[in-house]
Amino acid sequence: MRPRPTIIDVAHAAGVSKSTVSRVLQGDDSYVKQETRDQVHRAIRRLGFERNALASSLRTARTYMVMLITPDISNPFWAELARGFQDTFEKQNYSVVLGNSDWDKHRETEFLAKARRNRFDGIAINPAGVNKQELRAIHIPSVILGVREDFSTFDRVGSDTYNGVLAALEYLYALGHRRIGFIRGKHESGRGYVRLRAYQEFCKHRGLPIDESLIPLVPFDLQGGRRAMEILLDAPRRATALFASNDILAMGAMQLASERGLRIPADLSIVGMDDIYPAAMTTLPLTTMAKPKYEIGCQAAKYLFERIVGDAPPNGRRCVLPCRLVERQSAAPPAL
Amino acid sequence: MRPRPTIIDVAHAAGVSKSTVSRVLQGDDSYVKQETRDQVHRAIRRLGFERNALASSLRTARTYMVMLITPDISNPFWAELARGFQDTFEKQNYSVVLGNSDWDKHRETEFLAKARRNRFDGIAINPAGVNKQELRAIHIPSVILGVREDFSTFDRVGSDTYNGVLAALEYLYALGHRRIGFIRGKHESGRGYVRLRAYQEFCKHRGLPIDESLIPLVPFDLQGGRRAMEILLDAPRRATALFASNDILAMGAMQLASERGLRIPADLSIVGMDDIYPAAMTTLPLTTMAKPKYEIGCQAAKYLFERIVGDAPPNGRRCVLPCRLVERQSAAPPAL
DNA sequence: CTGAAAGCGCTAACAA
DNA sequence: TTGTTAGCGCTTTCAG
Repeated sequence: MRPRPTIIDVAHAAGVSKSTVSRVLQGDDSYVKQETRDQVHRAIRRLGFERNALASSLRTARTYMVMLITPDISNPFWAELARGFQDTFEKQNYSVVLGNSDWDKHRETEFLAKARRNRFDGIAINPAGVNKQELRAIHIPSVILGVREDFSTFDRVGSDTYNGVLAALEYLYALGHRRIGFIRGKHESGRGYVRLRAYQEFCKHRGLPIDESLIPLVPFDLQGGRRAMEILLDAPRRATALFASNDILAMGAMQLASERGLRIPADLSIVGMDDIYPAAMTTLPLTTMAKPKYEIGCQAAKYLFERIVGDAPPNGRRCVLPCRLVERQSAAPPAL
Repeated sequence: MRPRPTIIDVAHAAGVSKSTVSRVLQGDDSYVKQETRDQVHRAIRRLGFERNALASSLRTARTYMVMLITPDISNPFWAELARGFQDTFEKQNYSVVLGNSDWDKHRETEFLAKARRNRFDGIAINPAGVNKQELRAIHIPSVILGVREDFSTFDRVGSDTYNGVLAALEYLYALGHRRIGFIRGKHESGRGYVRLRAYQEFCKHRGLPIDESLIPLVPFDLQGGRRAMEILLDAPRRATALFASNDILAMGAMQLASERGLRIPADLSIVGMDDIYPAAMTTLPLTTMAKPKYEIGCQAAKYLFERIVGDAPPNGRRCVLPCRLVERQSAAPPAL
């Protein structure tokens, strides 16, 4: 394999200077005579020249690379968001490097350092441990995945969880349910408890009592969902419907409920949240409040891109995308 | 934000030449007096110097970046494989750029071109459209995801699908099933039909007749699974058990079966393949022949890394990881 | 053990 | 419209 041709080889072959080659490489408006341009293009083709992005980046300080830091790409929620992000940046000819933080600040920090060393043009991150100052200190245009109030000076894009939960609850209410359980996810701690607040607001608004035995707090996983369902089943007065803070919890609950012989939705309605990939594949497809994962990825990419090219306002922007109810089959009116 | 300090700034601050700084930057054995080394380190810390990976790469022709091209990261199968791949390369301080080919040759080719332009050190790919020659022509160390005989000169890592299918079928047989359906996925076309071959071999070996009405051919998606189940239900003599070419097909089949009132596994046993993320979350957890997705990613990364550092044999290696039966609850002995 | 000097391949003033 | 000339920040001989 002979050494790859450089811009100089092309210049020679085309009988021009390397600046001229560089100019046509940059395409568009660069003032180069049509004839010269064609000559250069021919030479490029003939030699099979490919511009060395490294050299170019070193000179221009633009790498056309961005880093996307999420907790875990093997989690379908993040995978879908990542897909939206990538698809959008791909159109601008950017490459995206993925980092899985595993909710670990140390790992996250490593990725940020890497982004700096490699002079990435931008960063999209769902902050696990770093704070606003630390991210600021990276000095790379960034966008926050999720509406985190503690990152208010950054562009942020997330979904309207609060109203999503409210709407899910109202949906159940409209179906006729008056005793509605709520599975809380433990991981939510620290930041907000938006879902719980929405639940409380809903109960208050509808004049429903808040029964502690109906709002189990469990880890955000399948086991958590199962455990929550056990608790709910033991409640002195059982709920007729149930909202789970995410689909995984909902699926766990569904599993246990049907093992215990409950029929869904006849005996118990269940509504999840997120609409992750598996939600449509349960034996009884799950009704859920979908989060616009892919769209969040797209919007985050747009914000970040604008910031990179300097086409964004100085202040952090905030984009809250609406959730959307996906009616499948796990929710129905209560039995009489 | 002042300009970032360069190796020269460090050199000045430490009172040495930039060559020396470069030497200590490269760590290890480089012959630099301990005292000088410390001096440099102090200067580095003091100035907050971070080596510019671009400049370094331009000079050394090593980027510490690899590209991973899979059909779709939002598909849990690939997401898990990607995770294994990333985790492994991360330990070597590499970054991985993801490309989603969407089974499209054009997109795939674009990613390969990008890998060349950016002088990536390696490529891992599940080839959608490119062939051996085309990939060869990229001249970047590569590893093939999947045991593709048409890429025999490359390192390849995949799973033992043939024996996996056989084992799944034998499992059903051992449970007592003698009439076993088989859902074929249409996408498999072109390359091999390994699964079908395994089915045929199994039937032959066990002296079971091959009943065309029991081996529907459908698209590789949820709808396909449902459709297949419809066909199976219409069969003159129904199967008591069913192997689906992948979990999605199995889940679709399960959905339709239970809508039709069949009880699983009492009336029908179902075994899937892959063990993707959602398989454990169906209302009745799916028994499935797991493919070592994460491990494939890890092994592919290892092969690729060895190839990159020149620590691999000249000929393409081939690693076929075994599948593993995950017994959950969708399969049981047939009703009498 | 350390420094000087020559690039890696490209871009961007500045001239022409 | 094109060429000349300096670098971008780092690594790597080659001397010393």
